[in-house]
Amino acid sequence: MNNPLLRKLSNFTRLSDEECNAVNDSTQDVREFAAREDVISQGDRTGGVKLLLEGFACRYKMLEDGRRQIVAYFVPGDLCDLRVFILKRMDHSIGAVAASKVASISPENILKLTHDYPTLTRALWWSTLVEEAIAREWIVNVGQRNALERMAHLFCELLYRFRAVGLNQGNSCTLPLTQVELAETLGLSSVHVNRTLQELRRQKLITLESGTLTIQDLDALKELSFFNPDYLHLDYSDGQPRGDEREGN
Amino acid sequence: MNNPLLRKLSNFTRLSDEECNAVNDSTQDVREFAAREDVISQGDRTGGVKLLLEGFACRYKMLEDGRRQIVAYFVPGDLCDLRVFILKRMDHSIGAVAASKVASISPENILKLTHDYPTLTRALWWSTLVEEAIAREWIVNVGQRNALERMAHLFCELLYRFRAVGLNQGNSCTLPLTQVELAETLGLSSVHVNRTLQELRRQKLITLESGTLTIQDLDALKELSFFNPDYLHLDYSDGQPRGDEREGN
DNA sequence: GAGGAGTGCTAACCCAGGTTGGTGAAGGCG
DNA sequence: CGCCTTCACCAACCTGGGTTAGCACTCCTC
Repeated sequence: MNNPLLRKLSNFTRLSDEECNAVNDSTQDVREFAAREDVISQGDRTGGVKLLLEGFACRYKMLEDGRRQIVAYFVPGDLCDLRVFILKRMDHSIGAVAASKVASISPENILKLTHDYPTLTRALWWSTLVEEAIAREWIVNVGQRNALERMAHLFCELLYRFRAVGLNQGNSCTLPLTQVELAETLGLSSVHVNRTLQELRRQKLITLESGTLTIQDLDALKELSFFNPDYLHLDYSDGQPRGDEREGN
Repeated sequence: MNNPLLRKLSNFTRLSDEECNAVNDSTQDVREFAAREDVISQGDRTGGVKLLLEGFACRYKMLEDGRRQIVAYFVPGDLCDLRVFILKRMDHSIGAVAASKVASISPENILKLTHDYPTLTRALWWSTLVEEAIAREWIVNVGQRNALERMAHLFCELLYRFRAVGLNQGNSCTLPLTQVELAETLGLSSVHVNRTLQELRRQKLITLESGTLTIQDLDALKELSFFNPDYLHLDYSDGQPRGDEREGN
């Protein structure tokens, strides 16, 4: 099971070989994107559903005066909204943060998959419901938490999500974000992101260097940020996800 | 067409009489809620999909230390996520802000409706995609805009949404929110909400008294808050929605 | 009709985080 | 090779918004 989408869905349900094959067959149309390249731009006509296979990407919106807010991250296995093609135009952009491989699934294939395989369909809906839950938690994050809590919460979430697709190495994961991008995610200035990072390092909670995040004290980080993984709806979300089983990919 | 859901969906597509009847038949199980009463509480088992028929409600999350963030508002015609029943437990609460009437649609009825009526199904997906788009815009709102812009943006959005279900009176609408609730929505303190409201009033942009919001200068409010209605995906979103045609409900 | 709760509103003070303007180190490139 | 860009990091200063602590009004309710 090298398809990260299947790996992710396995957190919700067990899929048959036939369903796995159907998914693999639908994700053959793959394109590569360089770091900082847009996968889809705001205003584009909506097309197929995108699936991130490798790399790291984000959803973002720009204000007219140039301010940018990142509203979601995509880790491998993440789909952009299953039914976007119902809308006429994208109201936001999707951009590769690191070099990425993205599969495009046509509306027809989505409709066929969801028509033919009810279990798979439930699993796909689960993944979009989780995506919505994450968006709500991000509102809480920027609305209620201070800088330190916000950043700690984001790091906890990302570790859990990388674990869910087996892309963690223990409490470490690849996180190729600049401090400016972190700032645009957390609604802070890049200067303050720097200050906050230093504080997290000073408290020996994390290290973040050359694109690798290591959480040195997950429990403390969770406590500090009021992190409760329920919103990720991982069936094993009991605080000790199984990601630890398979370190080093 | 007194069902606000049908009124809302008519912004996306034209539904047949049969489809309208099917919707009306499915929304017979109605319960009333008092202001400030929870419709669903965090941790509850997920049940049927809820449809707000009358009143005003919100989705909110609490942090362990008591901080509360409102992450969405429901105006009549809004559904809570079409497929919640796929998840096991609610990761947030839904509460009535004003006295409200809420219909509950069973998972079976949802599956039946979406199975039998493709046009209706598309319309329902449209409404959930819009809801997600609103959540993303709220992240931008708290992440990038300052207090004045934030509040102005919220008021613009609410006017557009009330218009979409015909519940505006020109540029006025019923908005039974306390300043504390506004604060919990915008990620501000109630004191600063008060200051910000006064500033908007001083600039002759809005009035808000005894539960009624009146936007005195919509264009200025939109410009101030960088409001772009595209994310609401109303087909007539050309800046002058048709809500004006039918004033006084 | 007195007490209490909820709400709008205000003033005074304060601090978290923004802003501006840097430095230095690492990498890409002509 | 020097030049340019990008990024992490830092210091000084400033401000938007938080905090605390009130007052006034309305609406309950006993």
